[in-house]
Amino acid sequence: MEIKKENIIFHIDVNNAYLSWSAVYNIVRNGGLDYRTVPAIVGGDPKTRNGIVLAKSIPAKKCGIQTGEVLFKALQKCPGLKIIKPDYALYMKCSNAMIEVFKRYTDKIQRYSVDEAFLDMSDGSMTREKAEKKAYEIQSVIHKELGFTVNVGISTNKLLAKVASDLKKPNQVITLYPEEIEAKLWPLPVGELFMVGRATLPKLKKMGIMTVGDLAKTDLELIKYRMKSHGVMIWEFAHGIENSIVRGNGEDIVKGIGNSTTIRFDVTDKKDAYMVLLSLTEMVAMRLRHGGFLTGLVAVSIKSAELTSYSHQRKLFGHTDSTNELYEIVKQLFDAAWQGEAIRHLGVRVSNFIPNDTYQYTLFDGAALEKNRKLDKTIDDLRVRFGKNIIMRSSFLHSGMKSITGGVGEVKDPDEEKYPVMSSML
DNA sequence: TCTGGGGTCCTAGGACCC
DNA sequence: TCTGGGGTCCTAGGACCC
Repeated sequence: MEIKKENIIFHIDVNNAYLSWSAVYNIVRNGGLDYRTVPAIVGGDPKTRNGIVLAKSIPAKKCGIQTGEVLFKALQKCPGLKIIKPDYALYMKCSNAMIEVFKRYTDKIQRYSVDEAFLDMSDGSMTREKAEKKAYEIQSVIHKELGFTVNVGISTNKLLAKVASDLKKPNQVITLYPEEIEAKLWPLPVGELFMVGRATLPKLKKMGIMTVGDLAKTDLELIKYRMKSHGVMIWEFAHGIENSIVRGNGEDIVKGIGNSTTIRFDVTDKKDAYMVLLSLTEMVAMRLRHGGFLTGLVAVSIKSAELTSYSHQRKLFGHTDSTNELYEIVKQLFDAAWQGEAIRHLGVRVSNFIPNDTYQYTLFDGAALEKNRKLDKTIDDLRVRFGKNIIMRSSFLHSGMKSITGGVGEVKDPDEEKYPVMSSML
């Protein structure tokens, strides 16, 4: 008789990622303070209007500081607060180092975000007992080698593993197997369920649904009627039903690429808006080429000084990865969309990709196309070798604006320090 | 509570075709 | 010419995640 093996899935997430990583770096690199032990936050720069709390230490939390709060308010609550600038390059390195550790245990790893990953630990002979031992081992290896703590949630699917890892913090290994759902999942406030957010919560409350258990016991047809497919999904989640696979390397396809920025000042002049859009387009186009894609859809988004947002998008007749072509379209979209009010924030986003090996350029033809391609390639190569600021368009000279804007570009920043590989620390 | 930046997916409504 | 209905594509915006 055949015995059906159950899947064993881990969800691993870094405790207080940004703050922990900055703290470990400060200890190892500067022999400095452990920010985790004092009231400290990771936050932006109020002067450039990016001043919000991204992460907080436990002592900072005790002062009543909340993630997402403006810095100025956080300082009022805790005058001695240590404010640390976010260092995304460092965070990416720490994240990569963690993934390298995971690879010693399985090759089925899905990176869910910079500080979270799913591991499929099923290997035909994996048992719950063995899995738990592995979880503790991974946790201790990461702490010894990289200096920070993680939570490990264990279950038979990704949803339950993710919920499990969130049940208690920090530095925990927690199981949430199907037979534990009633005891561990159902008592939770329904707002803590994955995919129940700001808009869904009030709808559920109106129906008298307060806990995950309440949702689970509600008639599916009623939920479906009121909340469509999203309702069905969260109802299934409340029962622990979820069966997506852990998508490994290469199986996680990029659907879109975008960059956006809050501008240091309110933009009222079209020329200034164009310059910001160009610097965003430079980054988006570079990432697009880096990924080997051509885009078929371009979107521009605008957030006014009064915080109302809107966007304008257009499907292209063909596909492109050319900075110049994209910029022309971006300008047109902006012109069509902009209502003339003061602008706080601008974004450029591309999607509907095809691989660039198919070579279906149709917007420009012949010589112009080849010229554009060569230019883009030359600039990309220079930026990869010498950093993203090695070359800029003349229009940015003395403009006080960045010639290329946005993150997630895999290109060096020349101002960036060289970070040591994090190993054998603490 | 109105503050960042990077994503994915879903839905409503209009345009257009048969 | 008007009315009906079904289907698909496209855009705008909402909702959710980290």
